[in-house]
Amino acid sequence: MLSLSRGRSPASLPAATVARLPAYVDALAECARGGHVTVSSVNLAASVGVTPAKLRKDLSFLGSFGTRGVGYRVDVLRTTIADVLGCHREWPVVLVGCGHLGTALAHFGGFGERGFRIVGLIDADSAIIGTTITVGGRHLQVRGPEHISQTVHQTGAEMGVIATPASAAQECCDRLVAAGVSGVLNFAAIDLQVPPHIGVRRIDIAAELQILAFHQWHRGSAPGAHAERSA
Amino acid sequence: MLSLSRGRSPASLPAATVARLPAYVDALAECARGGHVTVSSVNLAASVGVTPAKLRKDLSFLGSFGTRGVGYRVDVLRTTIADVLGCHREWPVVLVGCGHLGTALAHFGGFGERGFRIVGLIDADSAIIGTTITVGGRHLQVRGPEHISQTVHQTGAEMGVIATPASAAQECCDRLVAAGVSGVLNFAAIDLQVPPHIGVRRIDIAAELQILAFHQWHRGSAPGAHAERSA
DNA sequence: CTTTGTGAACTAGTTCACAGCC
DNA sequence: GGCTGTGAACTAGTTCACAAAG
Repeated sequence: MLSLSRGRSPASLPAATVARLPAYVDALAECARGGHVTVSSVNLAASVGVTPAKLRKDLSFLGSFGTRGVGYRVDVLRTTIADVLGCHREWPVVLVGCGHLGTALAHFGGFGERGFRIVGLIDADSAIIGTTITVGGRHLQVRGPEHISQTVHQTGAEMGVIATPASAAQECCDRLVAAGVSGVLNFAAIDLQVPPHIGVRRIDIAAELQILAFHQWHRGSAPGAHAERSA
Repeated sequence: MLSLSRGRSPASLPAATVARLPAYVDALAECARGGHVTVSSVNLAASVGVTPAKLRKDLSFLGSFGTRGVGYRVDVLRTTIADVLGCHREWPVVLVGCGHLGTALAHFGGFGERGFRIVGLIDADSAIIGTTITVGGRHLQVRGPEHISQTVHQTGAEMGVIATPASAAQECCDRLVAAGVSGVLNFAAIDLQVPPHIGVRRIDIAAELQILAFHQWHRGSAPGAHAERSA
């Protein structure tokens, strides 16, 4: 693979850097749409909301892709980062929990754009089981939690998204993991226990609002305690 | 306020600590539901997914609330942290974007439990404007973006949630800020530009999946590059 | 004994500032 | 001139380990 030949081992990237790579890919896609062939660290950083130095440091972990005095080639950089993130392959995903949030996620276009394909729908509510949701042009039928294992095996899914109530989340997670899933995105308000080598990330929507509320509540005396933003 | 009399100025809390406080409140609520009167840092930390030392350090920024040899009183600790976060008051919130995600957020119970009350619904789609969504027992009518200012003023909202497509997010954000909102939770895939002293937090759902995919993609050679989890 | 609270040591992340290259 | 790439300095965050308290 030519585009990676100059790159360093991607496994050794700092976690903070990895967390910013998706935003870089997005911004580069936007650049490409705007017809730009090259982009400087200052411009790219501005559209991501990050300092130029941080951006350059992040990219330096992947290798040397820029041209001094010019900037980065948009297409090269985008392909390189997308490669590192695994965007070139398809990621089948099982979605557990088809209430309001789960349904919203099923219809969410952002997954498909980045290689994630929802291939299975699970819910415990008998009123929902058996119904069909159209996701990305495919008609998927919602199945009960007892079919998690079967669904994972049939679809080859390696990742699961949990959008159930907190009370059901751990059990569903256990089933996903037992079936071989090794990455879980958790929207439930509970800390999931998983074996080592299983990746978990949690999105706690209400907590984010509370953090925002805290800063507002104490603003006036707060020094620099605001949310991260570019300098 | 007696419960804060022993506390340090909350404005000087480290950002990382603030980000964990909501999880502590949740875990303490769960403790209370379980009938526990006291809880040790080890137990509480385990249910949050954090190390005991980190938990104790976090709490030490708020003051001294534990009893050596015993632990923390669940009710005292919960009240104290909730106070610091501003949970004792109601936070009216305007929700901009009533597509799948916005609707899911409108129905999301987690907001109400923590003092956030959705008091206004905005969308640009003429097919949605005028329709009614029932949120927390109240019937709210969806209004067009040109009514953002009016809605904010009528409801006294200080916070906004943006769940629009990326293309509309900045404009809606500008309207919210112009109307006096000073905290924005952004689900759109774009970095919002705001004046200083306005708080913004972004939730990028697809990015979270990509981060998870990265670790999976490179697992085997990755050393300790997994998502944060307790020790 | 058990468990908190916290300085000190350590680790991760960010910013600076400039050499090197175009 | 402009811009990248990167060591060095700095800042924030975490963990350690133990004295103090019940």
